[in-house]
Amino acid sequence: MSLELAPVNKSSLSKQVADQLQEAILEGFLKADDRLPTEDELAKRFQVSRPTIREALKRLAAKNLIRSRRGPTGGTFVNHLGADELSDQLATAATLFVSMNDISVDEISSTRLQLESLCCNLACDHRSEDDLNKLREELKIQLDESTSAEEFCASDVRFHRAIADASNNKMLSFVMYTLIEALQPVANMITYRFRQRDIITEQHRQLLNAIERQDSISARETLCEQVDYLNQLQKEAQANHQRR
Amino acid sequence: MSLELAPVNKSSLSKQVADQLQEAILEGFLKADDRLPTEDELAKRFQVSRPTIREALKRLAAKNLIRSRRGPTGGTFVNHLGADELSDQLATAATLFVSMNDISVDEISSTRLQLESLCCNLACDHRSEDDLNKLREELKIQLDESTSAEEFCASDVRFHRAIADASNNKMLSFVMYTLIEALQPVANMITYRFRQRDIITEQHRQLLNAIERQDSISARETLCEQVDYLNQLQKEAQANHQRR
DNA sequence: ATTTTATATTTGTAAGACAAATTAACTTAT
DNA sequence: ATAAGTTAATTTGTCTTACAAATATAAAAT
Repeated sequence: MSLELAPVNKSSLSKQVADQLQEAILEGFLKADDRLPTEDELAKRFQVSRPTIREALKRLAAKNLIRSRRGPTGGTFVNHLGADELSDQLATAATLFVSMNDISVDEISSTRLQLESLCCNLACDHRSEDDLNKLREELKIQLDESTSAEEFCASDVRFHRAIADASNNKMLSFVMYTLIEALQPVANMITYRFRQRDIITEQHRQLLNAIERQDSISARETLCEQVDYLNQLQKEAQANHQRR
Repeated sequence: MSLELAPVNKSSLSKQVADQLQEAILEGFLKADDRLPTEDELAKRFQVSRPTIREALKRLAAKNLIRSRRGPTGGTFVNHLGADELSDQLATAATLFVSMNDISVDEISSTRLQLESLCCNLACDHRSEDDLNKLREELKIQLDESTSAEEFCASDVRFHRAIADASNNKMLSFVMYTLIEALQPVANMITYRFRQRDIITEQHRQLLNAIERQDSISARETLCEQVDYLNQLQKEAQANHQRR
């Protein structure tokens, strides 16, 4: 009869090391821009080989928690993560979630409408001149005929992000970024295939105008209009796809 | 004068490989539960060494995109990701975001209040008997005096998740999970230090009741009450901390 | 027929070497 | 003395080889 005293950790060494380091970062023992020990040093301390340490570090790098540079002043450093740095992870997570759980476009766009309405309400109250300038800048890009399709899509994303940021609620911005990214594939497809840029741009102009005037009711109306419009186009596109 | 024709990829090999594999998963070339080639095979195909392949795979493993098993029928497989599987990543992302951008508790809880109100509205309209049963089950756990503090906190999380799920909007649920996780550290601290379980539980009872009766107005009132209550406790806790 | 044993496959870990990048210190020429 | 170029040292990036551990399959023994 064995007492099974050993509480052996079942997961791989590289995962254990990664978890410990992540804990240290989350608990604040390792702060932003702190330099970790060299890989050799870590290998000694954790009593594992360097490849194992490297696998652990790559796990953290995949989460954007650390960055590495070569050379004497190089090494591995803790990242400082803002909404921007986290957005790509959120984007892939959201994209995967949407594609693997067959989320309907309706679900996404209705959720987005609700949340973006919230953002607009707050934006009308709290928008700074800075926020308005960002929106104006993007609108200018979108009005420009010479703007390429790719640039237009990118500007579209930045425009909606700027609305979220204008809410002056960082947590809400963070959440909103996820939704914007999740819907973007659809929006891009529409922009590429139908090129109805002028309609979208006009809606953006009205949105900016409403936020300038702090007219949250009109802002919401415009939002509804845009979401409806995108939904309609999306359904047409789907119908076209079926017909083939 | 060199023409610099070579568009050399600046990032590391392991990152390039990881990106390519991730692309394949996101684009649907690799579906859930598909088995990837063995590490040796991948090394041959990508013309890199096995450690490099492994570093790439660990990057994807950190994102929960793949899992690995040893043995003849083992290998590396594509994960199917639901809201649950993604929640821990969201949790760490949200936790980091909150801690590294000094997000105020007000921002989090006001955002949560708005979103959870939304969930409640939808839940009142669309809740199934299944949803109600989940809520009842958690309430029962919370009413039980013998439930430990840890179990109570876990049940609290599940209760609010169940509300999100009852909205019948998966995208909204997904977003809501993030917020619940982000606020949880605060909620836990309160529960541990003040142990006002009965008040929280009573609020949950009222919430469940309102959703049962499809009374969205009363549901919202109870939500406000709970968020206010948590905010107040949080401020008291902070004041106590200052005084020392 | 059932259990045991061997065996093959695949991921996990280790050790050592060299390459590449990058900075610091040093040397040399002006 | 100053400036530029050179060398050396440090650290991550990659490769090679080898072995360990887990696990399913097939063969062999009971």
